[in-house]
Amino acid sequence: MKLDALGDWVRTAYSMNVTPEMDGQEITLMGWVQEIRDLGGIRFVILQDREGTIQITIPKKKVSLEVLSKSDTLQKRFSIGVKGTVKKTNMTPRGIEVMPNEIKIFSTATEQLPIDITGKTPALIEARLDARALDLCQEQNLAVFKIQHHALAAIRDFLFEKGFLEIHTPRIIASATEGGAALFTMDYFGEKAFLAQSPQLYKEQLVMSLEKVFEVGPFFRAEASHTRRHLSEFVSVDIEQAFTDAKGVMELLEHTIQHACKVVNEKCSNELALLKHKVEVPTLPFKQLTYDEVLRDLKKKGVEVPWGEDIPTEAFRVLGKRYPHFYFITDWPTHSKAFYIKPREDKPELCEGFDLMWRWIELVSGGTRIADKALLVNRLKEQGLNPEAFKYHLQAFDYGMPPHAGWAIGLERLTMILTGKKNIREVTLYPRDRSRLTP
RNA sequence: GCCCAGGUAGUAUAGUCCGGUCUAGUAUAAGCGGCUGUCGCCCGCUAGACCCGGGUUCAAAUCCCGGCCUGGGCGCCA
Repeated sequence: MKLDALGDWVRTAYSMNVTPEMDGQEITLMGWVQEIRDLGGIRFVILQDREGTIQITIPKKKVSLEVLSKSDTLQKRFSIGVKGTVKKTNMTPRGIEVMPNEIKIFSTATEQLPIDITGKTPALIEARLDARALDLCQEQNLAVFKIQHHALAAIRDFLFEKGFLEIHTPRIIASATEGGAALFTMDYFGEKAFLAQSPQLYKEQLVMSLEKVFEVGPFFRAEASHTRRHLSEFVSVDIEQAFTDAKGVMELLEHTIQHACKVVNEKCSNELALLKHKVEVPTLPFKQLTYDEVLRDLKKKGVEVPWGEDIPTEAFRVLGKRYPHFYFITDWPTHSKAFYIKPREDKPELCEGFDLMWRWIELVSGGTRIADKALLVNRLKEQGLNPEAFKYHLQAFDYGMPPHAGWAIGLERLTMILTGKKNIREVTLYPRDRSRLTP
């Protein structure tokens, strides 16, 4: 098929911008054929663009031969441009249709698409991810990523407003940062290197100079997790702040989350309606439970967790039913948290680390960090880590490390909460997990 | 890494327990034809599938074994 060049055509409106008041105006639309309904003497082509859909109406005896023959060849997913006249009508749900004067076909598509994009026979997640570029054209998916965009924009705006500077730390690192999680290894000009699991150590070092920093970026965990809430590559929204403690950054966090919910509610009402999901703007302050209180709560529900143990998922599910919104868990046993989390001065077996939960899902973790070098070295040893491997990080503590604290939000998990999606892969453009490296 | 479930047209499913009119059903998508107000359009026709390998049996989509792949759960965590 001979394709048309874009030429001097410029889009004058997105589908959603067209209103009945524009009756009689000529507009230029760009997009894709979503659906064709041919009734014989009249043909309806649904044009889709990023913002929505609009009906192109083709009464076969009234349009030019050129428009008719172009529209004869159209198929689903063809990329097209339409110059046409807006017509006010009571025969479409939106009260408008477009009578085409000229149609350009920019590109074609295969006859049989790998997934159903009309939603009549929804494909399973595997087939959808295999054809992700096409899958993302579906309105539901557009809605998910618009919500993610607005949530992240709201968080950025909020942090800028609070005086945070946006930073970029290395993804390629020389040694394991936190011990715990497995890292991906890579070859770095013949040396062994790792993909960063978090910006933790770098953002801590930066509070010595930039004081209040945040970073949004991908991090990597080589854990062979196989759940609906884990990825090998995920986006973390990290902050670190000098001259404050857990209490300070918890307050910042709850305001950040509240702001994001509020903005999403305001800006994404159409998207939320499409997803049949409601976002409640949470009231402040968030509920705070100590680790000990959580254990007591669980015991009442018949779930025994020995003191000092991590809380298993099953127990979190029980807890999530009792607290079906956002809540903090504080005062964790020191040994259960990373080496850089500060132990409480009055009770060193507990620490100033916290998690922010949404129902049963861990959304954020954070805490007061250790600013004292000797204590940090001790904690490294207690966790079975070699201080020598951290010498470049530890040297920062010789030059005036201020008291500081921070947290990290899992952006995909936040998006799950804001969209009601139950699988983290749905809210990730191109998810990476134990068994998926493509597309 | 461990545990469970499952692989049937492009997609989603029925059939599998209890082997045999299964020549594998349905929906949707696709192709062709018809229809001037559809909006999950409608109607007719056409084409399209039992994950791979081995075994049991007169006979395997169905039972057994191995493999591969997928989904879910646990652990780990954002």
